[in-house]
Amino acid sequence: MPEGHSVHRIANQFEQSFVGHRAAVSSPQGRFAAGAERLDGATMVTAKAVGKQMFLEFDNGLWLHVHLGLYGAWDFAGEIATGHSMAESRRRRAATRKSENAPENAPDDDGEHSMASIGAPRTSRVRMAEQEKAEDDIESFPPEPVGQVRVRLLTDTAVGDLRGPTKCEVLDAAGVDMAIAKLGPDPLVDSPKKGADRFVSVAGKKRTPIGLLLMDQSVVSGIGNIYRAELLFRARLDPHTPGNQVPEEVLRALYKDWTKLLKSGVELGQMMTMDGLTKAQHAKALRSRADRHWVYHREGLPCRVCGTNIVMEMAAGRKLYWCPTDQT
DNA sequence: CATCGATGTTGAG
DNA sequence: TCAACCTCGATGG
Repeated sequence: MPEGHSVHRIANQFEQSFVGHRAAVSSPQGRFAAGAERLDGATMVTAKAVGKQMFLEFDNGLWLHVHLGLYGAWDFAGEIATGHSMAESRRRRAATRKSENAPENAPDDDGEHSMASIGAPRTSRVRMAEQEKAEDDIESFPPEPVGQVRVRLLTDTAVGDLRGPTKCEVLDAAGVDMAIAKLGPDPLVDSPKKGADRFVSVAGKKRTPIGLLLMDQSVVSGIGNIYRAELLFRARLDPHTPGNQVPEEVLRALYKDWTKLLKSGVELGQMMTMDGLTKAQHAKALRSRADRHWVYHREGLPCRVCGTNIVMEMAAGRKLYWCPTDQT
């Protein structure tokens, strides 16, 4: 279920709570027993998200590649990061990348920072999927695996249980490169200029409707059905417009807006796709899903801007919501 | 308590 | 184009 922002948050969780720790890797469910054996006992050295895919590197040269698909989730327990400390981690990750890639707008390093911001008791528990949900504390560490756990990553201080993924495999470095090469730019991985250039050059040449291009992970990474509908509305763009008929400056603006929404989603832990709200409206939107979006899931309801009923149509098997008056 | 549908992708036909 | 994957909250009886 998760769109790009949640996968980045999960990678941040691994970076904060698992990287640098030796991990006992197992497959309580059994379906990943062979893969788990190859990683068991290794130390995690990198946690990286590209679009909706996550890559965890271990010090034996192998990587765990996970895609949560429609209903996958990670359950974390122990000394783990919860809530707002995540934004700090993201900034640190961006600063680290700066030294490698020199993206133009990487924030300054905030310097010394560590588990201090976690501040969570050893027994806290959180489920991270499309949303995050704190759950009842565990009584003892580690907790027994509950239900169908494909992979368990257990360190001295934290445990992560993966359930329901669409993809869970062990790759070597070349395999990771191949997987990433298939993906379009991710604003939190690629520099603003390179990312936008790649998106514009690919999307701007295709006859495919822009509403489908935004969902194509080889064109741009991390956008799902909610962000797709909302980005198109925010640009007042008809979803059926062929990519090669969207003006270049509009494509650039779309990518820039995706960058903004993704960063906001990583910081808030929620998809907030509306702007210009009062403080009270914003707080309300964060609490209730129904007040959070311009068009998504609003079929038959009046457009928040013009009052026309929002329409829904099926596009490549997914529900596409849009305003036929504003998006022309 | 049974059924439905979902913020996703793959692969069969 | 559509079922399958295999989870779980929301919905309805």
